Amino acid sequence: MNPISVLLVDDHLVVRSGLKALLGTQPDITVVAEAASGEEALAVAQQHPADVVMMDLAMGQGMDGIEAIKRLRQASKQQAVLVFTTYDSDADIVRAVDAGAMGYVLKDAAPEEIFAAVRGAAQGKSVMSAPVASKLFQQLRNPDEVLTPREAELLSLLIQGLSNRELGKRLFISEATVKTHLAHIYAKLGVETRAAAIAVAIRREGMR
Amino acid sequence: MNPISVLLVDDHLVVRSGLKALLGTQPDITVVAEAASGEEALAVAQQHPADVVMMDLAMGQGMDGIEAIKRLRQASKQQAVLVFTTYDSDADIVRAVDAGAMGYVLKDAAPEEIFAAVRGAAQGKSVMSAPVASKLFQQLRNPDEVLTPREAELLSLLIQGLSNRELGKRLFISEATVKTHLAHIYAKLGVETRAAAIAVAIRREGMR
DNA sequence: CCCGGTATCAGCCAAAAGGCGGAGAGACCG
DNA sequence: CGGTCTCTCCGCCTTTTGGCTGATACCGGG
Repeated sequence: MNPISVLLVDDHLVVRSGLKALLGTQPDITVVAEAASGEEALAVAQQHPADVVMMDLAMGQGMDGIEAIKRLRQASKQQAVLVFTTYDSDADIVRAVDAGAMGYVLKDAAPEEIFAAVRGAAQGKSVMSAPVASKLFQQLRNPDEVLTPREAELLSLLIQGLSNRELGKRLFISEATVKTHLAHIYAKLGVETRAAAIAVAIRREGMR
Repeated sequence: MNPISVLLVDDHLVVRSGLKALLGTQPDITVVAEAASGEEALAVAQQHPADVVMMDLAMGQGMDGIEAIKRLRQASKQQAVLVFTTYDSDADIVRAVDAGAMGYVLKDAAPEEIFAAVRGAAQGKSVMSAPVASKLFQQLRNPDEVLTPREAELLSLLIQGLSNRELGKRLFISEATVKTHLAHIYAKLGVETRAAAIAVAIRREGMR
């Protein structure tokens, strides 16, 4: 069988060369190309179609990882996209998965786990680091804690530091409605105050 | 002259091997040891004293980078500590510098910049990535916007989502005093509400 | 066709937060 | 020594937030 070809996408040169060195130790895996940004990834993917694209979600500037995944999937060379990132934020996981990612591996994973993920992705299997899987699982098990679209929208403004009045104006709803949504959000996040909600949201959703 | 010996401290294996590969291209630089945590770094530094310690600030669990720097400096084998991290958060820079770091380099820096930083640190020179230096510079220019130690302490609890009452209990001060500190913090951060303060603080200070 | 989920709004009341002005004690510095 | 900074605390008043209860309307599935 031909070795699995991999395209690395990460804005840090150190991470790319580290990953290349690591994957290089496996005879059945070959890094065929690299890209430092979402835009570059799309271009490079044209020239060097790979079996697996390993992508960091947090790219310094320009297109973010999620957007890049969507575009890659649209261009659909049926290559599998494997998210390789530092954080296991709830929101990122969900967004990545529904952007079409085949797997989600954290940067602090053991080498064997990384290899397994690449091989799995190449075979069309879905692979997740344990902490990632458990987060996803928890969301499925506990739909009561999943925000509705409207609530999520409000939350994303809330964590900018807006007041109830400002939130109302932005969303074209009354302050009363804002309060209702907030009460629901607090309940779902397990907090009592907006301050705590912001703290939790930013940390847990990676909303920055 | 003997090559410069380097000790790498980072909880991500990928980053360590990438950095090792990168530094390996320079004849005058040799990586002599690695560590995956602050605790390990201290132990390893005993066995393999290096000229320069390259340290990530954000270590998964256990001792954080700042703490590790302090301890290393106390043990003082006069080795230079170079911070090598992803974020250029205001607070981290200040804390690292006064914990005794010789330099501060961002992970997305160009290879030449990284090499220069290592060489500079080995010679006892202070080295900073441009964005880092400019942040520090701005703080010196604008002392009105720098939080006092007490304010910073309060802020670090604030962004956990605590109420004024809770803040008071934690810091053994009255609620009145808490409000006074908060008012000063708001002024310095340029916000009017605690929600906005939390939002700004978490984003700008990287306080997570 | 009724029910559950979502989104919208209201009013009332208590608690929390914020603005304002003032003030004393200790530390540090020129 | 005098000025500045920092940390501490008070009271008073206004605004904001949060808790509670209840209500209307739309939509989609069983």
